[in-house]
Amino acid sequence: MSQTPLVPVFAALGDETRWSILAALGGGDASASTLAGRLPVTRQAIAKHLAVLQDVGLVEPVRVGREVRYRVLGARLTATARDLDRVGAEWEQRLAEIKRIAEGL
Amino acid sequence: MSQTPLVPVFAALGDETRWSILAALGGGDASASTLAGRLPVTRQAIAKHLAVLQDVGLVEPVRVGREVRYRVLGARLTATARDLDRVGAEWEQRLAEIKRIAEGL
DNA sequence: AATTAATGCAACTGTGGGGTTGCAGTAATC
DNA sequence: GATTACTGCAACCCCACAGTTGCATTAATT
Repeated sequence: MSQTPLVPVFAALGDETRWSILAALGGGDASASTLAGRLPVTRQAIAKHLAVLQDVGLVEPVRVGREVRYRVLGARLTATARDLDRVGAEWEQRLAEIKRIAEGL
Repeated sequence: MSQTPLVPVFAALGDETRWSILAALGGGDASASTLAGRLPVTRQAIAKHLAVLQDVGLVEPVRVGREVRYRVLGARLTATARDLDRVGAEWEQRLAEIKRIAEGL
């Protein structure tokens, strides 16, 4: 599942401002304008970041009246974590085998 | 352990070329020059990528004769996966509580 | 309908980073 | 010691992207 390639997800998570946005969304859903009041960046900059986060499925827009609030999708984070763990486990196993061979077992 | 902040790790993992380097290292440790023979990029470009990967602890240099081979550290991958999973779990829990409250339970 | 307050779009700037070429340094091999 | 083959460093190009300002749009509120 999650046919979305993970490299873009990592790219999205590789920016401090984006994390501060995610952190700010931790206190409940919020709009770009609201977030602009809490962070030291422009509303438009935040809007761009939210677009990036939405593109990789880390965040979801919710229309409330005339504003668009965003909600963090923890599921994508845990899913990405699972994928990453799989990759890491493969390499650890591979290294273990190499070590075994090197020790002549 | 591993007090290394994870944002730079994600930034490092947010590049396709870097993943292809990691993939190429899957067949055993290799030097920048060797990798340059397998990938469509210059040796110097690969060297920079390896520096980035090394800075965040995803890769480790090993001197062999006159060359410097690199080895993937799967441990850092799994560690990062664990951190990411923790964050994701927090958000999922928070969302669950909000949903409960919204449903008036 | 007029006002108010939100979003959306566009153009522009600046910097960081991926990529290159070229050459100097350094360590094995003969 | 000369040669060979690898690494290291520096300068440079180019583009994507974070960030800005400014204005048009759209949707509630009164």
